[in-house]
Amino acid sequence: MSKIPDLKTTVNLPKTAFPMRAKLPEAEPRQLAQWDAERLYERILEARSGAPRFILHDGPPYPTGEIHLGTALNKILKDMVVRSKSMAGFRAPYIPGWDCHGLPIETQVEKELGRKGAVAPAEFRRLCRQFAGRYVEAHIRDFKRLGVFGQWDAPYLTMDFAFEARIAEAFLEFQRQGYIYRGKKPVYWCLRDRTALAEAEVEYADHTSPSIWVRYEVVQAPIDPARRGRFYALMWTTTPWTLPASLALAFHPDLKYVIAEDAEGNLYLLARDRLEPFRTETGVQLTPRDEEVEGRAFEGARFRHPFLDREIVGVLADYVTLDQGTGIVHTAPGHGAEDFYTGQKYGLEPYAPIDDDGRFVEGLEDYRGKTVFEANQPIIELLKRRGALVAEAKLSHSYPHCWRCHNPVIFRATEQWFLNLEHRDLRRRTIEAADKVRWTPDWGRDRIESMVETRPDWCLSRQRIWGVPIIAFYCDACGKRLEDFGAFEKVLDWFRREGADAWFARSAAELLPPGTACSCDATRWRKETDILDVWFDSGSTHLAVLDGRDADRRWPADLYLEGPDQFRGWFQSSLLVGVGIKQAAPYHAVLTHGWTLDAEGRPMSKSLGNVVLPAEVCQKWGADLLRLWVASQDYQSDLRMSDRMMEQLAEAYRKLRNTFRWALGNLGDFDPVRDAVADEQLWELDRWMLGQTARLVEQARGWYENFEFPRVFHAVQDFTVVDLSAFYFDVLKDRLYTFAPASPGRRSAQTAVWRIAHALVRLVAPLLVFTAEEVWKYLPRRPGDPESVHIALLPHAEELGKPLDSRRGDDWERLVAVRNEVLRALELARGEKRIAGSLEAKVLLSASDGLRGLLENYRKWLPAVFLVSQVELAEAPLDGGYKSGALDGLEIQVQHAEGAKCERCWNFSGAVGSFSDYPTVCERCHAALEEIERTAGRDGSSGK
RNA sequence: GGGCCUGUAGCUCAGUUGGUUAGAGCGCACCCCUGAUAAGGGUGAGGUCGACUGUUCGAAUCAGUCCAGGCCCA
Repeated sequence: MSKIPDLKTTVNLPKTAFPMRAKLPEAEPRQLAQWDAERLYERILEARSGAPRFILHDGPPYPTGEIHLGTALNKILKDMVVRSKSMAGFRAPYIPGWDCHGLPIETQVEKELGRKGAVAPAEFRRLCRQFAGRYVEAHIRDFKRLGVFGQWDAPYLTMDFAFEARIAEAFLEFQRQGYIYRGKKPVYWCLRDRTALAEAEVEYADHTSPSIWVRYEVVQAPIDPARRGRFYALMWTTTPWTLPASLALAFHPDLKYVIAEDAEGNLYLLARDRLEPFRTETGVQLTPRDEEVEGRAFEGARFRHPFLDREIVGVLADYVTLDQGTGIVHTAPGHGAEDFYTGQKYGLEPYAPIDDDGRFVEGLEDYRGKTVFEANQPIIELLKRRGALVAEAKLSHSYPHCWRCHNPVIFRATEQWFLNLEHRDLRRRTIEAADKVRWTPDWGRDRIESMVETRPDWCLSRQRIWGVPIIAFYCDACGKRLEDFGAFEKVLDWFRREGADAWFARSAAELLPPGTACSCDATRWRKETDILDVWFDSGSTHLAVLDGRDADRRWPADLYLEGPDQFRGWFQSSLLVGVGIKQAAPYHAVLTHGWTLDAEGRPMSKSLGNVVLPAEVCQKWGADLLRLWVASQDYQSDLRMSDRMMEQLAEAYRKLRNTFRWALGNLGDFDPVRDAVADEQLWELDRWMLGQTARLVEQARGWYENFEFPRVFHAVQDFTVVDLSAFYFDVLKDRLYTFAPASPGRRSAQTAVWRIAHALVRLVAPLLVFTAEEVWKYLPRRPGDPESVHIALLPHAEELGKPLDSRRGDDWERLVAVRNEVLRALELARGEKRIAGSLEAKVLLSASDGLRGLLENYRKWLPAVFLVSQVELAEAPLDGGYKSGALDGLEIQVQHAEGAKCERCWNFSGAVGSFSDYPTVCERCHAALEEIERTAGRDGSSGK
């Protein structure tokens, strides 16, 4: 009879309260509440007081609607950057912000107002402010739920009073320096929203337009076929409504034009190479005459407008192409960017006879009072009646639409405020500043530079309400604009006190210093009604947020991190404002991530119904899994989302979690201060594995430095699965479970497992914020370790101990290779039903020269490494042995192990049965039991 | 229509200056264990490296064309 009847109680099985199942959706909110209560974000910053700063400046989203996956991706990436920098030793504050003004908010508020109808501007602004505030709150909740740390109780809002004043001030600064001009210029105009739009606010979508061929009677031209009254220029357009504003016909100087005759004897002027396409498109047969004239000859030619009493001139333009039409386009300088520049060249005014709703305010009664789109058909009818319409068709093409209300927009010349990009060489200086920025991926540099290179002047004004007003006053008497910057300072003071709302709530007399007079001596002023483009707001965030003296601000920022749409948006607006006002880019580096796509690679959109909401992912899988989704993919190109991926990530997560759980279970009786073994006393395998971990740690530090999170994730996953779970931890089981608890061998293993877990948990902390914290709570810690893993620093290789010398390291590499071959041989034996579990096996090895020496040197290690009961080195050839394909000269024969199975450790041994006090136990367990009894006697514990 | 980016096993990724039968993890199939157990271990099957044409003794890697998808611009 054994002295201890139930030997199982003497086996050190893993024991931990760390739950196997994470239940993230329930656990994470609890963790968040605790972090909040502990003011963890502030404590992280306190722990880095005096450390070098790393400033990520947050790009502000609009506070409207539910956050979508792209936003979550952006915030999670920022959080990973901030946390990894913080854990790398930087003071890395994160001040989240919101872009509170603008059309998106107005549109929503209008919707909420519904048929209650219009309200006064001041009241409307109050509602917008309220609306924005409400959604900021909602966003904060959603962002926090993702595990994003930041200064949530004091975010920056572009509608904060001081912020609004700073934006207005930036505009005045530009104006003072002479960058700002007011001019009539065609801009994108949204009829529904009654406002000008920036290029960035326009998106292209398919639209069906009428396609018409119109003839303009030739009054005077370089070629004269002497058929007065029946000679026409043939022009093509898809915007009939622009004809009332038609002031010229444009020809390409280098194209060849011909005269062609129709069946009725009418003569038409058109580009030679468009004759054929014209016939196929319209079915109208034209017979060309031989004579050809270059387009440049038509400069100054004269034509008659098809329905207005107006003479039209011939002009030249390079943008006339042979892709479509007739090689002749009409020019309406008030309704097209190119037309405008052509008009300027020829002294034509930007005539645009329509109002803010897009209604014609003058012209023939056919179209007067109608909106431009309504006017298309009547104008076509009119052309027909006047005999000017040669052909008609429909054309589906890509056409600009308002990005908010999705209605087609038009070009319309109106009085607008512009930022002159040529003033003081702003365009060139901006490109030079961009050139000094570190762009990742590096094509970002070319992208931004070519965009700045070709963009037009920045149209800064909007005819809306919810925004920062353009501070300008016009004399009631003479209309002259006030240019008294001292007086404007007073207005800024009002803004600082009451917000920009003061502009709407107070009269010009109140806003201006008393007695402010015009040069005409009048003292009554009219306020400008335009507000600033919201892109100017967001372009000024770096001024409002980064400028300042406290520890969490510094201009310029180290990093901007946004999606690719911000090249035309925030990256650019910030850059222009930065260079204009502070002569440099507001960021040292810009990092861009991709778009979020569905499983099939289509962009997520409401109309496709393939939108995945982060809130749903958090509820179903947990924020840590959403973060893993971010970390697992190369975010510099587009990211896909699918159930399959989430399932796969859940598997990876479980594996990682269980590996930690096993480590924690085996550290239950381990105190790193009391029980850790000195490097020299560590068993060789343990030292080797610590070295492998150290290598991972060093690599991961480098990856974090370059924001290469996917590499960290994949490397950690590989390491956990291959090196730890399948190899090291499997091999350690025997030692950890069956050795006496405090034996040197077990303590050596625990020391290694502890150091590995302690390093690994910090390595994954920036990615898996909740799980890392959970592991940290259960992990035995040293006196200096902080309460939260997020205050800790990333591990260093040195923490894993003195490395094993590299020759011994190579030996272990080879031993693992031998092990892989042995496992294959064991699998074959299992297939033949000769063994089941590997402990039932005895392995005979024969090897040639070098390998043989290695095996002899490590002989005592082999059973443990192979997880078998016995290993013998033998001479080839082995009867029925497995000849290794991978390792030359290695032969493996698997036999059934000798002796009987030890009841305690399940190894087979000839010694089982030879001990009278423990008849069912092997020699190793017998020694362990004696040790257990001895210590039990000493400390009075039961020995269990 | 123009510019840029992406395209390696079902999924997510590695593939160094072009060089032997293209790798990993997950998933899958089959097997083992039952002392990590709603866990753990093993073996295996999966790829004409988007397509084609070149350059080269040799290309997933270089060049060109095309296809698909994405972003931006018109």
